[in-house]
Amino acid sequence: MPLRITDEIKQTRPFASKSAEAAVALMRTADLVRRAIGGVVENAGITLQQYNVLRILRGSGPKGLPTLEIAERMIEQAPGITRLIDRLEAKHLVARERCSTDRRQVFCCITTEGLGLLDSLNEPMRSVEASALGTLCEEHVSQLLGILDTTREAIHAAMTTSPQANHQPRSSHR
Amino acid sequence: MPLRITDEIKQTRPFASKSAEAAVALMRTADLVRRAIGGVVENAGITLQQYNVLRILRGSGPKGLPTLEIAERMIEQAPGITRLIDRLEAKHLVARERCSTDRRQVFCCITTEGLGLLDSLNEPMRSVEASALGTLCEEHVSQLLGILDTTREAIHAAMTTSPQANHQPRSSHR
DNA sequence: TCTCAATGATTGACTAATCAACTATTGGTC
DNA sequence: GACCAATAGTTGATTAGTCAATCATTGAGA
Repeated sequence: MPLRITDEIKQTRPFASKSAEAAVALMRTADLVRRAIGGVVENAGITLQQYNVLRILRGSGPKGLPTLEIAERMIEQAPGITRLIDRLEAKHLVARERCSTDRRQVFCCITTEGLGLLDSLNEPMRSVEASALGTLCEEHVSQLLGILDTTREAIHAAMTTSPQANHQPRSSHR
Repeated sequence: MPLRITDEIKQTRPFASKSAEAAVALMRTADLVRRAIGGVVENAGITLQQYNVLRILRGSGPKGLPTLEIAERMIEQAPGITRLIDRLEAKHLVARERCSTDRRQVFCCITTEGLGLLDSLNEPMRSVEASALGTLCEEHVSQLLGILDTTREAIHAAMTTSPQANHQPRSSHR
């Protein structure tokens, strides 16, 4: 018997709207998935974001990708991409090289050591993903993917029409 | 035409499994929702987590709640609950009082100022939630909630059976 | 060719998250 | 009543996230 989100966070008053309830459920579920997966990769001494970078670089050619191109492909926005990659470089999991044709760009690529680390995580990752989302039937997974696609679409649309609510003048609180 | 997650992160190889794809889509979508909502509350000078605490305290009685009870109800796990509430107290949005019957506990409750701040956020929150998730039809929202419930259930189950993969001895990398 | 805005990336300063270690208090149990 | 594990919360040390400011390089125009 699945717990509804209202019970789970012991909420006393009902949600103002279904949208609000969905937003909360979405963030709470994602946090759980994030932590489950994060627990796996941290056993290898890297964070989830670092793992994400390594995966991106494995999927790109041997030349690698320029720094900001990696940032764009991240699952979670990462303004601190430079230092994130600094840490990966310090662990010898990625290598950086300034591009010769456009010296502004820095190409990053995954090292053999980095590829080995990813390999060692293949099986535990498969396992945790299966236990978290593998219980859903094929049809539910498809529904979920479709709904999430639509949601991201809506957010993108909202962000481009109203030039985002972020970064307005701060109130007195800080 | 909604973008599939594979296109969005410009992934070159297909996902290993539907579960993996769903996990990525879930985290990416949640990050977007999180940032959209976060942008709204930050205009009031508080973070999303701080907003969450205020909402929890508004929903509890005038006596408030003990510190760790708040932590349990958070949407996202928050080990730094003490300092999170420190900041809210510094802004005079919550008040703390040590419990007289069990002096280990510290009850936190929202101040009038805190309630006022929440009120001022009601309308912008409603608006951002509506633009992000309000485009989904009633039926899709119900499906989403159901699927997310099942997913959280599965993660809880997995965490209690295998005593979580977290906190194992670190590898050589750091 | 000289300027100058645009692009790509990095750094600084600050804030927040994380985990382990610690203190204070309580409720048993001998 | 003394001991002792369990509970509630805090603190220290470290790491990571955030935003603005900065630097180097490029490409387009005057």
